[in-house]
Amino acid sequence: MQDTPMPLPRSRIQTRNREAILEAALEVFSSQGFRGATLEQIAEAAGLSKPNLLYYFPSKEVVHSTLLAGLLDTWLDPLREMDAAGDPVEEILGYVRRKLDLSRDFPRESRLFANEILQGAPRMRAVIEGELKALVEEKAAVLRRWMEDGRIARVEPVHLIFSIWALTQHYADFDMQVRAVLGEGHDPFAEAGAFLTTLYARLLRP
Amino acid sequence: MQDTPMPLPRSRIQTRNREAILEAALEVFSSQGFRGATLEQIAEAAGLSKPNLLYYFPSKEVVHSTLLAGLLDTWLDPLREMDAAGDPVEEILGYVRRKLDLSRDFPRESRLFANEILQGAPRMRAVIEGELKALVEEKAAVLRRWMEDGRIARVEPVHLIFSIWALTQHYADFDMQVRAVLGEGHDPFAEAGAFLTTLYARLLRP
DNA sequence: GTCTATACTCTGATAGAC
DNA sequence: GTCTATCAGAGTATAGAC
Repeated sequence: MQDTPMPLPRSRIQTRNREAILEAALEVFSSQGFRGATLEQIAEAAGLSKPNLLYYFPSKEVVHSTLLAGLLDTWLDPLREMDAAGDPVEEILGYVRRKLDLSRDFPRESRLFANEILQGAPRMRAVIEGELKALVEEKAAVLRRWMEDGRIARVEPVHLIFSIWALTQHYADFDMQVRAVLGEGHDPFAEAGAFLTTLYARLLRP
Repeated sequence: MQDTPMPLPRSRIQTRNREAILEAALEVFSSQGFRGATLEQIAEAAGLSKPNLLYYFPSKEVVHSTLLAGLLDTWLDPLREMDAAGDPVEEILGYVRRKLDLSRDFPRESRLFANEILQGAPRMRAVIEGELKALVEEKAAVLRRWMEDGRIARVEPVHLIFSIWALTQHYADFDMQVRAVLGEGHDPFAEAGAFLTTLYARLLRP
């Protein structure tokens, strides 16, 4: 149960404009970073004037925080779904698949997150040391039990989770490089799906 | 053989100051991104005044380019060393090890590079589509031959290289997150070394 | 709710004394 | 070579008319 504050009642036009601003801000922040982005760019992309943008959000900082606030849950949900009662290899491969789908469908969110961590997570430190760490420890315990029961091969569980993050997010965050190296006529995410399935199947085979 | 231009003759003090500036700039650009960094911060960290910094470099842009220019070779050297005549698994594990050592010893360079790619590589597009792509294709051919000869397991060679980049650079670029999740009393790079050795040994076993 | 005009700050870069 | 002073432009944010 989250204790998010009750959203204030808003008119149709307010809802629409706030959403346009957040959509535009995601585009700009994820590709330019916080300081690289300007209110001008965001307002332009949202189809508003700069002062009008600031009518909906009190500051640039608040626009950015609003985006980040929604991010972590989306990012962790695929891991939450990994079920201790399921088949180990299937559960892990399912997690890899869901995480890769996130990279494919929400690359801007992935880059927004990457920008934040790269810079030392000035605005997310607390949630990373709290919520994220707690979830990883919970799921690492599940993985460890599967290993002790001989249902998957033994590897360091936390680094196994890191590896899934690294490999799936790479295809969103370094998309430009991936496409440049592959050249035309490739579907990076389809190929990544096949590669990662093979990789984790071989790694985890007891 | 590189055709780098002959460096201009410089006094001792010029050499020292230029190096101090580049060192300071690496620190600041890698943690704040290009637009996030200010000449003020860089000058301060280098122990110079802002105009004095601009006596050594004509602009912020040139300081940044100078850093990037030296980067790609360092980054690609470990892959260049992978020898078609060596033992396949040993060669690949050696590459993983060298790349992980780079992440450990030059995390700021890794983050500078990550910042650049994240933002669509506005200043490195050419070298990525040229030099980097060419080297990857050359080494992918080596990997493919090893697979055809049955000396390592069959996987998509380019994605195998991507996986090594993703997994090793993750420990530099997401260092903050890695340490936050692991908590005290861990040596992330030592643990990563063990994990990655296991991972690639199992993946590649014919 | 939205716009024009503008205040104010920060920052990259230059001028010119020493 | 280095410093103080300063400019010009960009960028965040506010005032106030409509």
